Amino acid sequence: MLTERQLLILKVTVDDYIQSAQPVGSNQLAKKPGITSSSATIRNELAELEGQGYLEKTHTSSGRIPSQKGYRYYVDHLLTPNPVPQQDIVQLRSVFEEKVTETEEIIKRSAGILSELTNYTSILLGPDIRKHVVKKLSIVPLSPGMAVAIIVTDSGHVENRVFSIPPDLDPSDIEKMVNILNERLIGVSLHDLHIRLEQETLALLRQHIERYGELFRTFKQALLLPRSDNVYYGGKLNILKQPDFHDIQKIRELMDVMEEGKHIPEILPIGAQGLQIRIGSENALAAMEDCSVITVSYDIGDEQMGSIAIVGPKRMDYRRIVSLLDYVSGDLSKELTRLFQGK
Amino acid sequence: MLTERQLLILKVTVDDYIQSAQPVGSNQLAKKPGITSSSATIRNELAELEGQGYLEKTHTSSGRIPSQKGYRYYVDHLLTPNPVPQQDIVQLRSVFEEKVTETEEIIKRSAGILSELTNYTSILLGPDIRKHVVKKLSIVPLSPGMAVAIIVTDSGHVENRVFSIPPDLDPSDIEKMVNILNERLIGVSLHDLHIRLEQETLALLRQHIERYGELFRTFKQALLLPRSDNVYYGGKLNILKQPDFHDIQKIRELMDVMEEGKHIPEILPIGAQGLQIRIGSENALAAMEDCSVITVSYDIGDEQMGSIAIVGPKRMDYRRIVSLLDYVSGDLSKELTRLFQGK
DNA sequence: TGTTAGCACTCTATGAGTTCGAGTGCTAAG
DNA sequence: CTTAGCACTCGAACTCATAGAGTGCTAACA
Repeated sequence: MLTERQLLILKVTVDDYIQSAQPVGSNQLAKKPGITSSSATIRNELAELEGQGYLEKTHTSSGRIPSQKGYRYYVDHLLTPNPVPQQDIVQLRSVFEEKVTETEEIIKRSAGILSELTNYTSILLGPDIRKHVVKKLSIVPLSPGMAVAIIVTDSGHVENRVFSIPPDLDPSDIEKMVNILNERLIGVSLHDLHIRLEQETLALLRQHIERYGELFRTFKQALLLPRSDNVYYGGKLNILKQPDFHDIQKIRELMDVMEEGKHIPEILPIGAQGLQIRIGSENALAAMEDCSVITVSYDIGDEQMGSIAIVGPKRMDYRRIVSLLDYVSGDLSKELTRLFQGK
Repeated sequence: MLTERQLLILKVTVDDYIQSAQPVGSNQLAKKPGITSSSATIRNELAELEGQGYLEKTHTSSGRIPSQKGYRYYVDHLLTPNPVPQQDIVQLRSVFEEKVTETEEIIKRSAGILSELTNYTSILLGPDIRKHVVKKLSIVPLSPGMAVAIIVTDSGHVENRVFSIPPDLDPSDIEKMVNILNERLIGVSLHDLHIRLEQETLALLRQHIERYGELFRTFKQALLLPRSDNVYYGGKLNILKQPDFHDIQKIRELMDVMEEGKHIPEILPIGAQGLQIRIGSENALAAMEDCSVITVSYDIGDEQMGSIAIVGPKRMDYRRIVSLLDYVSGDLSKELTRLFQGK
């Protein structure tokens, strides 16, 4: 469909546009190393590439910019991965140097470094905490009417909620309840927690605790309240650095989408394996039609843990980002597996 | 120093400019209700006000805008507080309607509502967690080499850190350690925690636990790691809504300052009582020289808890914000005191 | 003496007209 | 098939003129 020369020209055009953000003309292309034809020949080829929908013009007599289809072809067929520079690796690995052993912290920092390195926005999606398994439950009374419930999971994640208790409750009742809960619920995933709570422990509680009703009701309620999930952003403000985003209205929409964690399922292809690239309108959200999102998944052992994404303009440096994400994904999988291999 | 009429004109000018964001001319002013003089007279007065430094011109033949001094005089002498509209009150109070009993959650939500109501950015500073007092300490082993330390404070705040432990540690040693820690450290403020840890418990631990050294070292280290303090932002993106901020560079600086919690001491007059207004360059940070910050403190019982701030353009609706913050401060103090009166 | 009408003046914002340059498409020659 | 040449197009930058809002000043008026 496309000749060798057309492929070359397409590649160089996209590369140049990614670098310069300016429409690329035939004269510029003719000067590039690796291109031997004259500008006139290139013009013919450009016209052909435009005819086939790989390139576009911004106005009748402008240079060409890649179309959505052009970018797509570029990332699918023309992308030659280049190795991640040593200094990037050093920075990325600094996350593991320190004595930080909390998954959340590691992920959060990785997000920061990635955005710093790329000047784009990064989104790191942590493991689904609902899969985590209860390691220990406890209830700490605070004042006569209040207590805090704490759940520790096997991954070291700690969930806590304040809830109200009957003011004149016998402290030993709480102790009993905690014992029952721990006996029954250790090893249960957070996802199943409320079902098991209802099914198994309710009867036991009724049996042993006088005023189980009031206590249980608010406790259950506290555990059900959804909590912020584990999404971490790095460099949200990098959007403002991109010359591609100058319309303040667009920026607002875009940041709005990111601000509230709601739209994660639409931004990231959750569950997808390996590396995914979504260009422009391939994104589900209208606010992101001028963006590209590159995503990789990472995992601990055999289990998929989460995703890493970089959000940038369509004109993003695909080559660099792809290599970088590839590296980070592997590294994170390896290191986290090592940390939690006992799991 | 200023005549009655000049005061009136200054007030109306500032009001109009706050509302319209456009320089105010003598003809516009003459049409305002409450103003009886002709535009020519007003021109004289405007010239006088400009001479005294309360007003400025953007160019030789433009209308007037308030100067920093003008705003200052306005908020100090011309501001007539108006009651908070019922519907705002309803929205603000919705925070307490739900069964949310966590201070943090209440504060966080208040920040959200405030920014929604005002279209400005809100910053809510929670109580200094270092003043909180340890209610309970526990250590939960996760895997052979790791454990998580949990500290519950009297306010229901839960701090947790993962730390490494000797892989072959006797579980009973951990239990002993937790017992000693709880015996010695309950009632100690987080601020004093590490001192007391060193002074009182170290000797005891040495006495009772064989391998206290390794265990203690990483445990202490984990507790020392600083954690995000309790600052909550509402509507960071509202900055992008303000027509006063059109320079993308300025916006970036401003958001940068807010993104990292570092600059809180410079943004908010911490420790100040009552309502504070900082206009333009009265702010410590260069990035905020075009902003005004209105702050109030709130407290629980007699103890000062934190601050609430609204950040907007210099041309912000001082009247409305002052009333609003005044209300929120009182309301929050009242409700939080009620919640924690047992404290 | 304070107020006001009138008027010349200033400055910005807007839009039309020009020029410049980069780039194209087409044609004809190699 | 490739390339040189050329007419043409269009945006960006610049100039120029105009309209309009606003000022400051002066002189008349109450």
